[in-house]
Amino acid sequence: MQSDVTDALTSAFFEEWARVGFAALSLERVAKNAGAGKAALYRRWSSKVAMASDLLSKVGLTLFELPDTGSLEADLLAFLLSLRRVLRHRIIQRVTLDLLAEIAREPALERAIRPFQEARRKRVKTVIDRAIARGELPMTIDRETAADFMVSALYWRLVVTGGRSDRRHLETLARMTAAAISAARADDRNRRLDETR
Amino acid sequence: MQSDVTDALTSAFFEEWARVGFAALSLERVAKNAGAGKAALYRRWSSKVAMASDLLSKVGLTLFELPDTGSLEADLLAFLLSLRRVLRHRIIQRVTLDLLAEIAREPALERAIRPFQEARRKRVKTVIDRAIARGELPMTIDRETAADFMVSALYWRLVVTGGRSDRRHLETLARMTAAAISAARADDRNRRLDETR
DNA sequence: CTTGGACGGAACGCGACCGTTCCGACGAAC
DNA sequence: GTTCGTCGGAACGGTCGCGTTCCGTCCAAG
Repeated sequence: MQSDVTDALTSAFFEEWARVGFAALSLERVAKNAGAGKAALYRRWSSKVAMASDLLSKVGLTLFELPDTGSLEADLLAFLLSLRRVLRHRIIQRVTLDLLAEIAREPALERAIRPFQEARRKRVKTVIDRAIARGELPMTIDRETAADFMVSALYWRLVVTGGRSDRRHLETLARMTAAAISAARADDRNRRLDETR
Repeated sequence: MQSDVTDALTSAFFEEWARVGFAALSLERVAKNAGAGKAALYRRWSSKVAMASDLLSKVGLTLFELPDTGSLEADLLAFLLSLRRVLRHRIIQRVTLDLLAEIAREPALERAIRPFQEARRKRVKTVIDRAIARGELPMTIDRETAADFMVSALYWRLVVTGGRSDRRHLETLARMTAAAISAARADDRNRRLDETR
């Protein structure tokens, strides 16, 4: 099968996805916009979900390794720069929003993006573990919630509110996130039994 | 027109929305599930977007006023408790995710939820302004980014990752958020000209 | 030069919703 | 007791995408 046809179908798929959303995405239009026939598409993928799963798991979102900069705040800034590079792309923003909504209804999609989630989580934990090793953070830290803070503010700004993020904003974010994480001690003394839901 | 029919249509609409998503939402099914005829629905609303806009702007999401507790961290905890009450509901979670994705394509929906956004923003700023008045925070603070921190971590945990949040988590969040906001000084000294996009 | 496979394109029958229209039933107002 | 508006339900023609099939073309391998 011709790889240029596959490529055309692939990019047409994501364009359509960003434009009309996953539910309204028509494979007929994808083929048309790719300048291909429906037969060429169905020869490669059996359905919309199958196509999405396959393509998502192949998008090699090349994650750069984050070098150890020597301090938590500088590590955070490097991470945020890397995250911003991804979250700024228009198509990624839209597909991400759509994907989050669709995952609740289509478990296959969740399986497809699990590798990314794990890769991201690993990078995040690396930054935290380094800071612990340096002695910047106590070992008793709530790593899960600290990890939330590393991603959530920038995600909120760029994807949810559609706002912007310049260099100065990222520096502020890094400073604030470092302060937050430093306060993330898992406070065993005050632990209580309380409603979990 | 009979208000019980309107009510049945309303709740059927949100049930369907949460179940299949906005794009795949069929008014025919909504009427059927409400035990009503299509005519009864179209007598009230002219289209799916019109119905969604009208219903969204009527959902009175009664926001409680947040009493001044005397400290930033305690104010934050009260706010987070209030936010959690909303973000925990299954239907609200799904509709929110769907809505965010759909807003990019349907400006009418954004108009419908603007009142909520403004109400939330106002409550958020109130907490920050109180802390400034108390002298807990400097006036030069980056209020916009501080506001992001007040919402984003809990939103990320509950809605994006589908995780949980017990009392202890909220207390940790309040402590971390207070620390982050305290570090949100708008750092004029180091201001630079840099790429904004 | 022949063969075989993938190609773009057109058409198929099918089912889902659209928005509208008509119907007979019901119930409250007068 | 009659009138009038809304009710649930059924049907309408129209559009769209589905997944499949068949066509004639093109090109590379043998």
